[in-house]
Amino acid sequence: MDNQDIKRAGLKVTLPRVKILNLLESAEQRHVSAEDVYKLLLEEGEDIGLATVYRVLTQFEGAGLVQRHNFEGGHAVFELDRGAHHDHIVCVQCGHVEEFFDEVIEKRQRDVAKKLHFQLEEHALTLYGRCTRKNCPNRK
Amino acid sequence: MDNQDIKRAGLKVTLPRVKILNLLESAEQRHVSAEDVYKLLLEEGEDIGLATVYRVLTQFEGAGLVQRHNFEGGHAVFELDRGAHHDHIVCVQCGHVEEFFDEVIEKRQRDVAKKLHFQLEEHALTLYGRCTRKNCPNRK
DNA sequence: GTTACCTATGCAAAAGCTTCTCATTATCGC
DNA sequence: GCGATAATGAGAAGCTTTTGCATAGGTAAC
Repeated sequence: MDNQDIKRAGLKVTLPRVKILNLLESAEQRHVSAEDVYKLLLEEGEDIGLATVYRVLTQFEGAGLVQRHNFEGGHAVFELDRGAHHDHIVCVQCGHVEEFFDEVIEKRQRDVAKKLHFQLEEHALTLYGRCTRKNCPNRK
Repeated sequence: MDNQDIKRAGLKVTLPRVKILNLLESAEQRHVSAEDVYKLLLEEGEDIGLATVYRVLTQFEGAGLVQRHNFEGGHAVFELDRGAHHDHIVCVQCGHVEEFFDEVIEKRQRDVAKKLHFQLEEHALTLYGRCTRKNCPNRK
């Protein structure tokens, strides 16, 4: 995923867009909010406005470069679209996100849509629970 | 579902709460936003503030009387909790919502959570597609 | 039925996230 | 390089939702 992808999307290859794309590729957390992106850029010394971050992320979404997810909590998170569809499980304590893919669930979803006479376009499946990672605040 | 449910939740039986509960029981659409509730109350001649609607819906949610869903579109919708768990499929054209339940999907979700070492608490599954109802704007 | 207490309400203001406006700046084909 | 056009940054504005506070209302005990 590089500058050619930006160009292919019909967008000019500008510094903000390159920086944001790089950041999404190398970020420690694959799922970041617009605010996260903005702050990370600031830490790198890049002076990119929050409005631009939102604009670019939305454009990237339209171009299929990133995906937007509306987890609980009022703000959207973005992740690079690496081509492999997956759903999410989020820890309600520490916010940690894991990805998963289950073909059985996928198939049943298609069946349900068919039975109810809907042309399925997309779906949002997010599980919420408590993770057992060492650094989860829930851990005893 | 009646005033006793309000009392059982530790809430006083006030006119706004009774009206809102009644409205949720009899509303044509089972899935309504806070704004919807507010407007419907206005149509009935009830002068109940929007802030109260939000407060009451949040309290009802806490009491297990209603469920809140964050569909795409930036605002939450509420529905009376009738006890039977289900997920949703939403028409991206007309906003029509259908409910469904699939035990296979439910089970696979539990399996996924287990495999990833999460204690599953809840899940949000929403399918988006185009419905084929007579009055859907998509219909030719 | 009154009284007294404490909660609930309404309004307006504020908050949080996201989008828009517009003057300025940067990109890219020629 | 130049010029046309698109992109940016800063702040204002928009939306949904929450909060603060004075007033009104429900409840439980007389």
